[in-house]
Amino acid sequence: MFKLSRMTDYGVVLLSSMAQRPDCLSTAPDLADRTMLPAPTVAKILKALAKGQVIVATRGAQGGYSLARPAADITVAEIIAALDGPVALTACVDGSDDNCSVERLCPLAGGWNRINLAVKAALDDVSLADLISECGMSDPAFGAAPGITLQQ
Amino acid sequence: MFKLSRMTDYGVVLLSSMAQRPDCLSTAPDLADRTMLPAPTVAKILKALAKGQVIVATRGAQGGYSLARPAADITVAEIIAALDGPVALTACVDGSDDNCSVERLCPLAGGWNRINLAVKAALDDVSLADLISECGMSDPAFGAAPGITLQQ
DNA sequence: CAATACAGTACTTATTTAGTCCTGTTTATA
DNA sequence: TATAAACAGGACTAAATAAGTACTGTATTG
Ligand code: SF4
Ligand code: SF4
Repeated sequence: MFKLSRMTDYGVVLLSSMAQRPDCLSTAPDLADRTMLPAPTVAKILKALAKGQVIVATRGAQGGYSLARPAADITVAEIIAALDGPVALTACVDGSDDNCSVERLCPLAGGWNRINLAVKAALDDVSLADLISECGMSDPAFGAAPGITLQQ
Repeated sequence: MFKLSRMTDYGVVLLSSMAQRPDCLSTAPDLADRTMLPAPTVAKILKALAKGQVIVATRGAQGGYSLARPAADITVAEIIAALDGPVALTACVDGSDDNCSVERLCPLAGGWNRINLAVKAALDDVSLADLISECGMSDPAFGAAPGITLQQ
């Protein structure tokens, strides 16, 4: 159905929550509480985001995660790449991990490149900050206290 | 991994094959032969494309399918919509079939709309004819005889 | 009326994704 | 320096989705 994986969706929710506290670290259990998402899943997503250098981790007691850059410099394409792998609509476009088994025979091989690039460009054009500002989340009411995000 | 479903990919391959014979009908078994794809799957895809009005069916003996419009007037977005449902990156964008369970609580609800529209626009901008011409398939060597498409 | 070909739907299997768990490493602080 | 907090990494299980198959029904040609 051509949709984002739930991981990516959750990832953005988590990042948005982190963006509300730009100056302090957020721990995985903390974020799970704030967003009402299951803790193990949150931990998994954060690890992937850290690996993709979207966020940076501070280890040890009093550690946690923080955004690697200001929200305006984090693109949606990066987030998707960190959580879902590279954008590759078909197996035969440049940058895809896997190979289509009939690529050598298929007359269309390579034809998807242009579309893939267009989609990637669209995703590259939107930052985390854009996403947040477009839905009223930058409203000062949000983020005032832990738990306000996804709870009522 | 943010990719097209195999159905959609196959669908485009089938449509390309049909586009090579604009003036005659192609039957499902015939297309299966030409593309080397499994016959039942081909039949399923063609039914979906017909339902989505990308191709038109002629029933009865000597029947078959043909493109509903010239290849230049069929967009990739239409093909995806016919085979995979509407483009809806998340459950909360306009036009999505399903509803996110936390939509009423999620601060990001609706924030994806802009991205979704951008992706849709990118897909709307490319026609079947573009796709074909970009990979050398319009080369007269292709389509000369049945079976040349995906066979060697 | 017999053969061909699409329409629709239900079902099974395969693949992918999501979710869980466990073990190891790093670091602040008492 | 011992302890607890917190991340890293990977293995495993369960759930959801997609793919593939099969069958019954309807329309059309000759
Ligand atoms: S080579 Fe052909 S069948 Fe394979 S992914 Fe590309 S377009 Fe699809
Ligand atoms: S409402 Fe929030 S969690 Fe649900 S699909 Fe939209 S962005 Fe994702």
